[in-house]
Order: sequence, then C-alpha cells, then structure tokens
Amino acid sequence: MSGSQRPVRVRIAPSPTGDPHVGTAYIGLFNLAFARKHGGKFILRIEDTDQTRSTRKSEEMIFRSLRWAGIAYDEGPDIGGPFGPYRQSERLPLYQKEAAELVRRGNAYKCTCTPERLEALREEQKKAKQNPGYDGRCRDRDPAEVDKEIAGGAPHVVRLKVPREGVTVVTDLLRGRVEFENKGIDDQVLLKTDGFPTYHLANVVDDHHMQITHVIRGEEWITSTPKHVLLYAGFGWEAPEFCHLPLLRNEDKSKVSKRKNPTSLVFYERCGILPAALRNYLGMMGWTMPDGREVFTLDEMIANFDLGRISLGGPVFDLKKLFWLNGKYLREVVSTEDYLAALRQSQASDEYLKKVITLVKERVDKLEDFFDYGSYFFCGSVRCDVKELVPKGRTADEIAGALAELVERIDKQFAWNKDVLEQMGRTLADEKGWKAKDLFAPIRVAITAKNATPPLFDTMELIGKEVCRRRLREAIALLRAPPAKDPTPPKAAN
RNA sequence: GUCCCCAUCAUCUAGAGGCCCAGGAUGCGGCCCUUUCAAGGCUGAAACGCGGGUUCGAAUCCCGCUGGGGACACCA
Repeated sequence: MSGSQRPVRVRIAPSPTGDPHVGTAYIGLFNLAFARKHGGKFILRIEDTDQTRSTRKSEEMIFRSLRWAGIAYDEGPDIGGPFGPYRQSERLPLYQKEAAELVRRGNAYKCTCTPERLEALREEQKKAKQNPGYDGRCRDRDPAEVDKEIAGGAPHVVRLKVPREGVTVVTDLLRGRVEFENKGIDDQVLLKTDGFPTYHLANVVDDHHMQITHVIRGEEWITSTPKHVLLYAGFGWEAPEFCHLPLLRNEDKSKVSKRKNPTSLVFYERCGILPAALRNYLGMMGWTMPDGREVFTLDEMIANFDLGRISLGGPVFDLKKLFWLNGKYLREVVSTEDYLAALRQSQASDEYLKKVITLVKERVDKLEDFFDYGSYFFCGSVRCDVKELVPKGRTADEIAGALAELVERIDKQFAWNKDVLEQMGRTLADEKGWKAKDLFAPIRVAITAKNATPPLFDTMELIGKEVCRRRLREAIALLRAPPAKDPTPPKAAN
C-alpha cells in the first residue's frame, strides 16, 4: 500500500453513451463525500474513447443531471481545472505517447491480428471449452517483423504484456488483499486500431497524470483491476488506492438496469424527486450513519463519512423506499414556498406549460377544462382501461408484445422527438403487417388513458421519454396481468 | 465454463465473541387519531443460508458446501 500523503483527489469517469445513469450519481456521491471528508478534490472526467457510442448530447446531460442532483465536482470538462483537458478524446497524444513508452519498456507489444482472426480464435476456444483470451501470436513474434507489417499499412493495436507466471495482487480498501493468477489475465488491448485508447490505458494514464489518489468505483471493475495494477507497475508509477463499491441491484439482485428499473437521472428529476432526497437515499445504499439516522443531509453524510461503514452486500434499489423518503422531505423539510418553486420547476415550468398550451388550446374552449383535458401532461402514471388498450381484431397478448417491442426500441434509441417516434412506430407496424392505427391506438391509450388527444407523437415528445416509457411498461403489465377477479369465476376447464 | 466478490427480516440495514431467544427503517396487517384520504402515534407478523471447526461462549473468527452477483471485447 502506498504510504504517500498526497492531497486526496478522486474522480468519477462516466462514458457519455446514453442517459445519465443513477449509478453514476451513486458512485459520484461516495466519491464526493470521501473527497470532502478529507479536504480533497472531486473530479469529473468524461471517458469518451468509444467513438462509435459517445455523444456530446449525452455528455451535456451528465453535466446537467449531476448539477441537478447536487453532486458538485471541483474539476471537469465544463468547468475546467488545473489537470485538463477532462475529456479523454482531447488527450489522445498523451495515450499514444505513453503506449509507445510502455512498448519501449517491454511491457506492451504491437499486434496486427485482425478482428476476424480474434473472432475465429474465440469461436475455437469456445468449441474446445477453453477460456477465451488472446493467444499471444504477435507477442511471440519478432517485433521487427511486426513493425515491417505495420509499415506496409497493416492496422495494429497495442497490447499489455501480462506476465505468464505468478500472481498480481490487488489491495482493495474494503476487501483487503485479492489475488489474481497472471495466467488468467488476458493481454488486454490498450490502444485500438483507430489510435484511441481503451478504458484500461486511458484510465490508468489519466489517473496518474491527474494525480488521483483513490479510485472509488463500482465492483464491476474489480476483475480488471489487476490489469491496471500491472499497468502502473509497467510504467513505474505509484498506484492509487482502490475501493470497489457494491453495485446497485434490481429487485432480482442483478446489476441495476433500465429494463427492470428507471436508471436515468432524468426520470427522477421528471417525477419530482428532490435532489436532497435522492442523495440521502443513495447515501443509504451500502452505507449508514454511525447513529443509525436514516434522514440526513449531504453535509451530515460528509461529516460522518467513513469507507469502513460500507457494507458489501449489493443493495437493491427500492423505488418504494425512495418515494417514502422523498415524501418525508416534502412534508417535513420543504416549506410551502420551496414546494411551490419545486413544483414549478419540475412539473409546471412556464416552458412546459407553453408547450402544452400549443397542443391543447385548439381543442378546449374553456380554461377550466384545460387540466382535465390534458391531465396526462401533469401526472406520472395514468390509469388506463385494459379493454381500451386492445383494438378490435387484436389480442391482449399481441398488443403487449408490440408495446414491449416498442419499449425495447425506445431503449436503444437515444434521441427522442416526434419524427423519430413516428418513424419507429410506423416501422414497427409495417414489420408486423399491422395497420398503423392498430398500433397507434393502444400507444395513445397507454400514454394518455384517453382516446381523444393532440397528435400522438407530439404528445409523447412533450411528455418525455422517461414518463412514456414508464406508462408503456405499466400498460404492458396490465395487459399481461391475470384477468381481474370475476365475482363469479367460471369453473376452470382444466 | 473459468476467475473474482458477496451472504442478518420481502427490502435498506445495525451488529466488529458475551449487552442479541438479534435492534431500527421501508413495505405489509391491526388499533388509535380523524367528516374522507394521507400524515402521525401505538402495535403485530417477519431474518443471522447449511455443515463442520475454534472458544467457557459465535450473527460475529476459520474451513467446506450452497446460494446470489460481477468479470471474462479493438465497451466503458
């Protein structure tokens, strides 16, 4: 363990690929608490080394959501700092230089194996019931020969040269000593063909150059930590302390996922969870106040923060308890003035109201009917009638299946606007060979619980992805639920 | 499959050898309060996965099993 007394610097390093994740806020909160407790700095670094998936839109949403949640960082792409740039795509020369250095030191090597060969290799290994992993073909070749091939135009990557013998020890602040046999560690790609680093390289290089002292991250990373340890050693750098936090879980204990839980921070903002309540709730995932208090502020958490109080069982993210806690804040700590302000901001901003007005004004002729007509613009769930969900000639099963398919496509599609939605809807209807209205009518009912509404996709765009997604899922559940109990149930035939 | 991590009520957890026939909170049931619904108060059901050790004594330490999770990409 390093005995250095460097000033504490910690970071979170989300990748901007999709909606801002509640797990990012969770890990961020613990990093923040740790940094504050020790008078250190908390940094946000954007890990956008995956060119195919990273987007600026997603990155902006991360900034926004963290700001909303009150998880404030001291340094980051949008606010700068002395160790920038804080976006990995802007640090490329550094990784390339360091990768070359590692090759020079003999701890990494160039590899010209094609993705096709690797794919075939994996297939073979799978068939032979061996563990998948790089076979070291280029590792054992004469470097001059490989260089010649590269000079001739062959694309190449740089791989970590993992010792074939021995063990690599990871020291985790919560778990102690964890050993990994080197022969079980793959020769990880460090620099991709496109010249971008992989997570492993970028992460280690940046943590070193940004003088990160403690890496506090999700448990999912623990098995790749030996690679990082090897990298630090390979560079001759002092490694930071590692601390792997338990993962947030779905009800079935699997890693929290959007299929089974709302994972987007946007969801929590939209449904009116108070940032203070969210922080409080996240703070009790795996951690407790020494006196057992369940309601506490961020400052109180910081004052009492101690990694040693973290319990290692993966906590199930329980929406019900979050809602209870939020209710407690709403009724006990928020003044009527603050309540009004929060309501205006979260449920009825002028901006939002204006958009609703443009959709509703031509369909209503007395103001008193406004909220009734457009009730679905102002609520979370909508109680729709199962029977209304199923058009004539279609079965509940079919509709449930179609809506489920729609939700899946929504999940894959980051963008959200009426054109995208309409195209998605029409494509789905076409694929099923359905008339558009056989699909659109159930969607309308699922989203609004009504048959008469403004144009469906305008309505959905305005209501937003998070709320629409939730309502769709609720409709699916309704369709798949066993039929409501009949007072006089017919005798079952089987 | 291989490697790694984890293991107290349904859920979040307290518990670092005797204070524990296990405490708090959510959720669930009951009662009270109340014009209603909430909220609030009181109250009930509800857990140390199993088997071996160590010890005068184990939820707490050790080992095994079982169970759960995670990781095995030119994604992070």
